[in-house]
Amino acid sequence: MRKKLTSEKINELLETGIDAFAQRGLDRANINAIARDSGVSVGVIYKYFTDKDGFFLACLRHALEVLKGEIDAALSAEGSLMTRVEHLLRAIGRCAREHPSYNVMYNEITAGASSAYARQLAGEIEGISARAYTAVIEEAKARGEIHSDVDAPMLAFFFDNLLLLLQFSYSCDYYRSRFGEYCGAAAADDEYVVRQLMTFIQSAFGR
Amino acid sequence: MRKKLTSEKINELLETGIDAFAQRGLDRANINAIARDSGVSVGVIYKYFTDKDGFFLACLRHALEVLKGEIDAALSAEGSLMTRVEHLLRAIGRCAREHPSYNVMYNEITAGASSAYARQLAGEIEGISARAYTAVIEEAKARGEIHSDVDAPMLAFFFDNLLLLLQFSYSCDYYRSRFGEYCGAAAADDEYVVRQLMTFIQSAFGR
DNA sequence: TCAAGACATGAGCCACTGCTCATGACAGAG
DNA sequence: CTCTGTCATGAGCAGTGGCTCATGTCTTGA
Repeated sequence: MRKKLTSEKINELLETGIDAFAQRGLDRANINAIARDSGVSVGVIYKYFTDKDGFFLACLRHALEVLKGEIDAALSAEGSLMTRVEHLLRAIGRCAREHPSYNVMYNEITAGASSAYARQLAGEIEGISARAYTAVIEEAKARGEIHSDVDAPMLAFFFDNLLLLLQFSYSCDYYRSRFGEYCGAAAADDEYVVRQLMTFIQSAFGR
Repeated sequence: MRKKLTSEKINELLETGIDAFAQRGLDRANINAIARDSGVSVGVIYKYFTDKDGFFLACLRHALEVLKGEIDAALSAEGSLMTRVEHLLRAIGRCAREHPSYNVMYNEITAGASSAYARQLAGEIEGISARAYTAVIEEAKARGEIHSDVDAPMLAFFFDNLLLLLQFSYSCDYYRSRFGEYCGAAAADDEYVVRQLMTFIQSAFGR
């Protein structure tokens, strides 16, 4: 029988979709154009995905899972709190370089025009990081790496805020130019940024 | 002659627009509905604004100017670095309560689907804060309130990142529920959040 | 070799919405 | 009261893009 879309072809389709959604947003991205650009017909997209929203969701899920995987790997490394933080920061830089569109899509969810289900999906992933970060900080607190009168979840929240905006500042247009506005050429020096943020976080953690 | 739209009416129109754009995004917000909801005709919107994008821009400018005014007022207060920070944090809370949609619009610009000009506008406003924060920190550094081997612009950048995400965490749906996910009921206790963030920033500033 | 099933194709349908413009209401001048 | 210029009105036009389905192609089994 006529060949079904191979899973590589579907991955290519998702990748094209992610780029389109990242560049133009959910509404302005054109399904017909996505189909053309990935060399399949419009119709077949509607065979594999219920509708435009369903396709968007599949793209989002793909992006978030890759992102989450990288973060998890960095976080599960052995070592002190600050060693792990360093791994995280470098993982964030790597993701930004390798999959800039993934972060852009994530930022898009944040802003609103996407479906409630998209938010829930992002929320679930975010929830996992939230618990992981809180646990790591709680643990560091128990080991005396940070001072003991601190509210661990809130510390984790501030910490994640810094990381999240670093992610966006590497990948999303608006945040990128904002980063440049603040820091000039230094913004492009990954190594320097990592060191500066490390000392900032180290101080904030209280030791 | 027939009455022109009063400036109050135009303000009401902008306000309705801001709510619509905040709730549904630039693309999904419906000009006809906005006209209906503010009790004017579609046609008159196109008399006062060039097109949908021009109207969006006017709404955005309105929101950003109010926001910027509040920040400026807080920043120009007398006192030590941390006193000013406290004023800032409280101003952010107040804005979030009084004009939640303003912050949502700002976040929207960040995410992408809006025009290049919208970004530029937001960028200009952001640039002003950037210079102000950097100056305040530079000044505090000169006075010895923070340690002297620090990169002032980058410190200002991290600082603004924390403030920006606090703004969004007060006003934007996704960030609000993320805040709740991290901190539970504590997220709703404004006073507590301000204190926690104050000590976090104080430590990060290195003294 | 051929019938039948499985599948991709893409032209075109139609719902949606930004925007225009013909119309008429109103106010002031004479 | 009438004429004229100003302005809001909203029905409808037109462009866009999501989605469908009639059609054609390929493969398999007998």
